[in-house]
Amino acid sequence: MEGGLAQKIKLSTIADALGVSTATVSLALRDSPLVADATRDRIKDYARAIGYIYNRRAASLRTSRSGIVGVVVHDIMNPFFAEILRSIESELDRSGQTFILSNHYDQLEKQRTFIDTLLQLGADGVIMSPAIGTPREDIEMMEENGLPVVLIARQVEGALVPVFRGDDAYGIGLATNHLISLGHRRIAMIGGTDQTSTGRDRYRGYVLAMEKAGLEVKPDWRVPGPRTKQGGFEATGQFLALKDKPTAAVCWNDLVAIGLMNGIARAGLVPGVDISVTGYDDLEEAAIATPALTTVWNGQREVGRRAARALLDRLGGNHEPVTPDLIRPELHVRQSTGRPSQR
Amino acid sequence: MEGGLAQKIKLSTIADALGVSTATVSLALRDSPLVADATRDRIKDYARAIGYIYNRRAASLRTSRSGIVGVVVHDIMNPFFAEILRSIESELDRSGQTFILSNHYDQLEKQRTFIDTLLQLGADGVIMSPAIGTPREDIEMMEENGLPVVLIARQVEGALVPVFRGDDAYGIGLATNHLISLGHRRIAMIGGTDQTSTGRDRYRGYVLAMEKAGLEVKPDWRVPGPRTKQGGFEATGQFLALKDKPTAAVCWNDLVAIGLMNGIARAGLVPGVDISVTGYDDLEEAAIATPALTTVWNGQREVGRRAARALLDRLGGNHEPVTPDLIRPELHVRQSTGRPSQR
DNA sequence: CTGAAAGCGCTTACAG
DNA sequence: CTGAAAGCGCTTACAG
Repeated sequence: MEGGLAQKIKLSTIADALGVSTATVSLALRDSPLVADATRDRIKDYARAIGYIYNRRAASLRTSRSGIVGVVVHDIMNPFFAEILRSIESELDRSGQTFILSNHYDQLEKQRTFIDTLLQLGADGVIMSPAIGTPREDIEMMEENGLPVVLIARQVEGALVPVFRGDDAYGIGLATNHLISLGHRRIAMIGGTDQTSTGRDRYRGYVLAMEKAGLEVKPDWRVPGPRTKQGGFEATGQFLALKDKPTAAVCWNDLVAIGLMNGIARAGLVPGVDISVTGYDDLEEAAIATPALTTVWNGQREVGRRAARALLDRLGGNHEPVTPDLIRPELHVRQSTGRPSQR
Repeated sequence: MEGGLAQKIKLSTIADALGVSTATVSLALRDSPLVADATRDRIKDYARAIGYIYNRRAASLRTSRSGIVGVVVHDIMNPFFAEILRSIESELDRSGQTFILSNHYDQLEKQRTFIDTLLQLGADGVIMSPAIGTPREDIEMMEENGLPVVLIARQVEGALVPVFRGDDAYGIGLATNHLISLGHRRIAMIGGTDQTSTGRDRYRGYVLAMEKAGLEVKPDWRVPGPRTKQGGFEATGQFLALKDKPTAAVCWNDLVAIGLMNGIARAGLVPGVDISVTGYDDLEEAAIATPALTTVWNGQREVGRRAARALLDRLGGNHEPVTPDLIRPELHVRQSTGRPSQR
């Protein structure tokens, strides 16, 4: 029953002990129907008894299948990605694939280093939220080297690979229209960047909704940059000092919204009463924030699930046409939004 | 410059093209001083030009070094672990090791599956926060199979491997004493479990501090279980309904504390004024919570850094004696604690 | 249903 | 400073 490091146990150890060939052992351990039941059981029992450990590197060298899938995101400390990862994980788990994770922190070089590692390990595929500035050529290089790619959250212009993300322009429109319908006329947009497709789409959606309602869009009312709680918190001063005092803020995401609400509360105002705030993503946290956050459900679970399935499909040899499947967001109204107050 | 999948490029492709042996190419690519400078440059340039990809599986099969380190935690969605991971990542990065991550969600079976995978991949080592109920034998099995283990956050009774964690009894004592010194006499403890060494240590520390101050410790005043924001939030009702109405709560961690503060605010009370609350960990978030959270710094960065270094040391062949290095926590006083109010 | 043998792409003594 | 050859531990045609 002991593992023991004394003599490395390999297929041939078992073959020799049982008087069969390594081919038979190999097939038996993988439950091949080519092996007689009795032989198979005898082999598996013995292997277990002496603590045999399958050497995947050797197998993978021979089969050129590694059972490894790479996952690359901006930052796992961001709960948005953490929720996506969780659902990727549960899909991958049941397929027996191991996944390797890396944060690129939007540094192209870090992303490239990791992609290199994946190629060297012979990874079977990769799911990635590409770093800002990822060129189409990087994606093509991976595909050419036999590493199938599935993108999440962000697009790479011109890359012909599946992308799973929410319909950002539509989603931010839901939040903006909600505020407009409550009577808000001066609405700011806090956070986000124009450097990503997501950032551009959300800003566009906000502008579109404002214009459709015949409302003025002041460039000042956009405070770009913040993407974290800390960022939202720190943007409070700038927001409260805006000319014409907006009565509401459409935030880049839930983190920024929660940070901003904290900042607003510190300034002695009541978020949801004095100032309305919307988030984006509907993180688990949104529902228990104070006040509970009105936000846009962005389908993280769905994004992760579909991306993982799409990749597994490709690994299974399925070469379906690429459907650029936009997930339709939903507005979840809670307590952080209300009619505009006089201030 | 094209990568191309046409003909798989390997060492011998380069050797043939340049009229040298694969041994020379192998050595040159790894900057061996055995190869003449001119030869090395010629080889490296050519390799780059034709888009050669190093096959780590083959190398690893030969050298039995994989360059892979496993990291196993309870849940990466927990910011406590995310902060530890970040510092592990930065240490490992500079050593050129790739890391594979897995959550065990305190399920022993999931942890075992992952450990199996690491053994099969020939991982060089593993850093783990062991799942509840991990027996000493599991750790020993890994070590016997050549997989060095370093533990973080939790201990495994009887396992002779390095453990990096904070001094929990001491840390919770800091929080408890702080409340006592503010004049609190009825102090509850919210969250945590007796099933882990950490859980037992923190409860013990709380009890000890209370007794030292001559205060009564009512079993009722312990609300075990919660470990997340959601959990803290949901425990609010039970906490507010406690007999003899405690004026303060020592929480299991920052997440529970923030959830509880949200719940208290929803109930119309002001955390930090009507009821004092302390956290544990000092997550980045603690400072921007409303009110800013008084908490105990638990040295996440430090835990990650030291664990990674200890593992790398062991990989480097260093067999130093095991120092059970407890990190000394520090109290960070903010706005969530104050003198007891009459209620 | 089972076995003998080649080969996946590296690295490492060993010669020269 | 460089080359020829063995071997890491599997799997896969190919025979029988």
